[in-house]
This record gives sequence, structure tokens and C-alpha cells, in this order.
Amino acid sequence: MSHESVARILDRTYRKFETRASLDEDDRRAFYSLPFEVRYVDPNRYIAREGDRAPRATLIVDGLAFRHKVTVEGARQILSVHIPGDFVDLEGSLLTVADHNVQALTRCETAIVARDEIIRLVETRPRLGRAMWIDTLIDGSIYREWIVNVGRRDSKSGMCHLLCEFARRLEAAGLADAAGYELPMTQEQLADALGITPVHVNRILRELDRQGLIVRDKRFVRVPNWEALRRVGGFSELYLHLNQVMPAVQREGAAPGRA
Amino acid sequence: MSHESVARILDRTYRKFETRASLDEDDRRAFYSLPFEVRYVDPNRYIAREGDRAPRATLIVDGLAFRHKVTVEGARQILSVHIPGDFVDLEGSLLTVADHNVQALTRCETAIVARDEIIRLVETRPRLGRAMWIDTLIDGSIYREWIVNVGRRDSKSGMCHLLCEFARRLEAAGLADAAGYELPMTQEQLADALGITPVHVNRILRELDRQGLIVRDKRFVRVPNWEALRRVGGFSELYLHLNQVMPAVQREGAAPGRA
DNA sequence: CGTTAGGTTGACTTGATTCAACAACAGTGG
DNA sequence: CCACTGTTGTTGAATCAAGTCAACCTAACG
Repeated sequence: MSHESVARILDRTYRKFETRASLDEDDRRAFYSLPFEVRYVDPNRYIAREGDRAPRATLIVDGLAFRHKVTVEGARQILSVHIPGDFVDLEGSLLTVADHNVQALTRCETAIVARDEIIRLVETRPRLGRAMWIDTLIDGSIYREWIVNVGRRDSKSGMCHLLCEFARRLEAAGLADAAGYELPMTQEQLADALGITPVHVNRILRELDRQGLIVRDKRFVRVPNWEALRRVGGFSELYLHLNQVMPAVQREGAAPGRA
Repeated sequence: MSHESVARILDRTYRKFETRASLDEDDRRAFYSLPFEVRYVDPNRYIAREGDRAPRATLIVDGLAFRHKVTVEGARQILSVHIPGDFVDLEGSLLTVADHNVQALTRCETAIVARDEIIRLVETRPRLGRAMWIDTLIDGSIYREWIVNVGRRDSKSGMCHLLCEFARRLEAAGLADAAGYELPMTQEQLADALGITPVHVNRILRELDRQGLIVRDKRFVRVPNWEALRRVGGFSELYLHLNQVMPAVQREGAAPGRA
């Protein structure tokens, strides 16, 4: 594996960690010397399954993935969506057993790191350990907001909130701009994320479109008025904790998180 | 602060950590030498508030507390309930700002530890750091299940699941037995935990009572048939990750988690 | 005792589901 | 190049789980 490609694989994650704790040159070297194996996962294929006991951690290098659980009645609930730079199965490696499924949303390039390497890394570089711990705390914060979204927002607000969250996270990772973004989720997947039915998702999306809150073109979503969408969704980006160490990126115009 | 009382304050948390990573005598000494300040919080008083930037971590020594958020429309969503031994505002100390509220459910005895002490502890004792990280991961796992509960279970299942979760967690902490337990939540609080209305909680509880799934006496809940409650709630304790290092306690009869 | 918080119940309404049909589209193979 | 097939999206009508509103009850407490 050449130096260039190692950089490409780990860069996004390292840059995220830099925004979560102050790291030095030794941390950097230690992180970039992590051994990993690259693996490609087709859409809808599983990255991890409930019950897995795989001693590894998987990193999304490119593509999107989502977590979900299925109830005994067979209803699926999507728990989160992950973007490049995210670790998606620390649970499966640091806990003894995975309690949920992780599935590729689009074709994913992933990097697999052995559990022992992760443990050695965080024990030798405590700052990196703290960055990863903080990352886990932020994941928890996003889960909490998701609970509010399915528990206490009606489906229209919930949908707007979801769209705002994706926009803001993608933007913070440099993967979207204020014009809009590609949201490669089917209406059925959106339904499972919001805890409603696909039929209802359809009606909500059409209503948002009719009201001019979003403009849809296939699965590309353009948002003419972020402030309006933000208001309907009751979105405030505090819970994303984007500015742990470095100040949030300032952009022109009405970016989604300007609250 | 005498040796005895330090032990009493920190014991429950340390014993929990022991079930999450293997710790040695040095870890133990380091943990028990954490400086803390004891504070008592009356029911419904806040332990932390959204927006707080307090550089500290709070530990529940005795009593119950809960996390919640309030939407812009004023609806409250309860996110989790915490029992003695739990850290409840790491978010407020390791992240720069708290994104939700933590409130006492019953009168709480808490121990406050300065942020810097926590950081020094985890940097000098990496194993303890890992135990705390794992604890955060498990909190995340519980949030995920909570998302499923409000998103994809109907109110009856959701209520049963909630009762099972409390039972199992209290039992694992040695605070309840198979006979039943005191659940000091008002129906309004249960409603905010399940994302439904208090009126509906009332009807569900009466229905469960009528069907013999629970026997209520004030707020003490007795469960004549754990297996039945577990089935209606679709409860499986995997997500609680109770047996990270040590095997789960084996008890006589029909314990809630025997799935 | 009056006040208040919490619990209970009935009548009515509503947001979302269900069911069912059909349209749009992409991919596949003849 | 077109027919076939499966997936995703769209729409209407009927139904239902949960919400709303409003009244009243009960126990705790100063």
C-alpha cells in the first residue's frame, strides 16, 4: 500500500478527529501507521450483522451506510446514516457482540482495522483515544436527537429535520454545498428512518415539494430556502457538536446550520 | 472524606467498570483516589441543562435521573433513565456544550468530578479509559433501542419493553429482584419516554393490569410472568451488553432477561 | 380543609396506516 | 429494439391507533 493511498484512506477520519481533540505529530504518525485492509461493499450488502463477534472496526472511506434493527414483528427501524470518515462497527469490536445491523446504502469502500490495533493505538496515544471517545459521545448525541425525531416530531417536521441533519453533516465533511445534495435513500428507507410508512413519506415529500421547501429531481434534493426548512424541522445543529476544537466553517448565504 | 464514604460513593461505578474491562489494582487505586464533591439534588431539579458548559462530570450515587430534550413546539422527549453508578453528564464535560437536560427523577445523591480529573485519569490509566469508552458505547446501544421503541413499537409493546429494560438494568445493578420494583415515574413522564400522551399511558397501563401482565400498587410494579411481558415487549437484553467481561448473574425463576 | 399534582374515564377528532391499484423506470434477455 | 420483470414511486378510499378535550376523582400536604 503506497503512502498516497494510505493518506487517501485515512485522511477524512483523521481530519475529523482533529476537530475533536488537539493532536500532535506523534498522534498523526501513529494513526497513519494503522494497518488496514480495504474492502468494497455493494449497496444493501451487510457490513456487520446483529450477533456478530468480529474483532475488528470498519471505517467508511467512500459511500454511505446505515444502521438498523428489526423488531420481532419484522418492522425495521433505521438508527443512523453514516458518511465517509465514520467508524461504523466499533460496537462489534469493543463490545463482545454487535447489537444491530450495518448495511451499505450505496457502494462503499471500507477500511477494516483489527480490534487489537485499535486498542493498542488508544493505549499508546491517549489523545487519539480521547478523540475516538468523543466521537462515540457525539454518535450518542445524534441518537438522542433521533429519538426526539421519531418520538416527538410529526412526520413533516421529522422529515425536514432529517434533511437538515444530512445537509449539515455532509457539508461539514465537505461532501455537499448549499445548493443541495444527493440523498440516495428510497422512500421506504426514509420511512424506516422516521418510523412511518413509505406511503406517508411519499405524501410528505410531495407536500414539501408543493410548498416549495424542497425541489426534488430523482433523489437529488435542492433546498431553495434553508431557513424555512430549518424552521419547519425545528433544527438546531448544537447536537452535532461540529465545533469541538476548531470553529465551524463559515459559509456564504443561508447554510442549514446557521442557528 | 473518610475512606469508608469514598468507597460507598464510588463503589457502584467501579464495580460496573469491572464488568466492562479487566482492571488491575493500580486502576482501582487511581479510580478511588478521584477527588469529588457530593451534592444532593431534589426531585425535578436539574443536574445539567442544555447549553451548559460546566467542566465536570456527575455521577449518580443514589436515586434516579433522566435525560430529556424539549422541541421548539414545547413537547418533551425523555431520552434515558439513569440509575446509581451511571455518569450522567460526560457530554457536558468532554464535549464543549451540553445538548440536552438531565433532571433528578427522585432525590439524588451525586458526586461531581472535575473534567481535568477525568481526563488525567483516563490518560494515566488507559484501561479505565477503555472501560469508560465502552460505557459510552453501551449508552449509545441503549439509545438505539430507545429509537426502535418509539419508532417501531406500538404503545403497548413499547411500554412492556420499557418495563423490561428497567427491570433488567435495576436487577443487574442489584437494585431490584424478580418480585418487581418501584418505578417512580409519573404517567406523564412515561408518556414522554414513549412519545405518546399521558392519557394513553393510563389506558395502556390499565390494559396491561387487566390482562395480568403487571400488577400495580401505586408506582410499585410487580410482574407475575416475566416471559409474557418480555414477549409482548419484544425484549431481548443483548443491547444492554451486561456480560462484557463477567458472565451475567444467574437467578432462579423467570428473570426478565432470560432471552 | 382547600389546594394541587397525579390519575381515570368518555366522547370525539385526527394523523397516519392499510390496502389496493397503477405509473415510471432500470435492467435483462430474447 | 422491444417485451418482460422487479423495484420504486404515486394516488385514493377506508380504517385505526393514538391524540385531544374536558370532566371528575383521589391522595398528599401545608
